[in-house]
Amino acid sequence: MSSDSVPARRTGGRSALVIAAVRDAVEDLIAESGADRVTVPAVAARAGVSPSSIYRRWGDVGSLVAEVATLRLDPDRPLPDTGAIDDDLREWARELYGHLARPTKASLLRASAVLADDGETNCLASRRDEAERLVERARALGQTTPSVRQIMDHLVAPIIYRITFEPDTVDTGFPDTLVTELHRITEPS
Amino acid sequence: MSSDSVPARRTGGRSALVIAAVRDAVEDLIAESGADRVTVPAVAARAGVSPSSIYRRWGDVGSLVAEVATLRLDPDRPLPDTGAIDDDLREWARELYGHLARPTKASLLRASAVLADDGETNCLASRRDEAERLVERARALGQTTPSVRQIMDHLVAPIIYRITFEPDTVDTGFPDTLVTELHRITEPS
DNA sequence: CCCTTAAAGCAAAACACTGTGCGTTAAACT
DNA sequence: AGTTTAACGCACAGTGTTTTGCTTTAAGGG
Repeated sequence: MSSDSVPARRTGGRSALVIAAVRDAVEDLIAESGADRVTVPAVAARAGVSPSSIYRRWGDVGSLVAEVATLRLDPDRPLPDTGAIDDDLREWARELYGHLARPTKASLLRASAVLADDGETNCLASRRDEAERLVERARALGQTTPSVRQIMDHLVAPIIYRITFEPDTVDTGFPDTLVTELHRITEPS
Repeated sequence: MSSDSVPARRTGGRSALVIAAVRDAVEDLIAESGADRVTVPAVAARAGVSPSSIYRRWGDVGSLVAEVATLRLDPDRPLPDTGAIDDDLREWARELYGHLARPTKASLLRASAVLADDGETNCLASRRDEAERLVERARALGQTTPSVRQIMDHLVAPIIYRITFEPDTVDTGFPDTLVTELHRITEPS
């Protein structure tokens, strides 16, 4: 027995299966019936898991949904690196839109809006980080770039806004248009 | 007794008082503890009303919150009319931001994001209508204007995005900056 | 002023969610 | 292999939410 109290987590096997099943169930249920109808018993049933396991691990639905949102809304691809900021942004915007426009992700996004009420959510913080990296890299190469704020306001915001509040508007060319318009803001001819 | 069945609503007196009290209670509770903690019993208690009255009139929390959101997020001022589209937009954007940035309205906005999952919400539809009216009026006067889409993407979207997902960013000059940038998109010098 | 009846209140039952004690399973480490 | 114990499942208790039948109140109309 060790005198110090380091809990020693359990990361594999059954526990891992339970965690994965629960997270998938949350995603499914949110996509199916909206975030407001996701309850612990429902998730447990769908995941084939005991409700008490969920309560003990996550505490309540809020934390669970928050965790799934931050995990699943995160980018899963490396940053584009074409050498030109405009092309990088175009590809980046396409990826962002394509990623979040899927109904399941859109529902998660809306769910995390409510969670933004109680302090921190930041399911989109990593997107801002990415924008910062893109800008810094291009500036180091001497390119003229929009500011991070401008990228957030005129590229990210419209994309998120449409997905969140006007899901019907499906338009593949949309991100490209935004990048073009952002370009006009940055350097008028 | 009449052969026809026209229900004959009751609009005044006690019913009106109950409705008003319930709506106020919803707004208060959402502002206080977030949309996910608004329950029918809580609203009933705060409003000094019987829970069953709420269930019978509104059915469930969702419908109730949706109703309050559409009512309270609507603009309550006449459209600006300065004669120049840029000034109109500037004033309009300031009003929009000032109106929705208040914590109570912001919480309502986030709540209605979740409700957008199940079909229609459109608590912002009237804002789009307003933008349309502004544009049409200015065009009738021969002015060059941004399109309604551009107004939604580069003016409304950033404002809503910030309020919804990044509430900490308080910046009074923000709407003005956006209008200036929108102007650069529309007509480059 | 009185009648009709929509809508509110009350009370209790039905249902759903949350939390805890306890025995069991199996992950991590030797 | 064997030991330890984190994490799971089960069952049940406590609490909160939703529904319903019935009674009471008062809005709207003659």
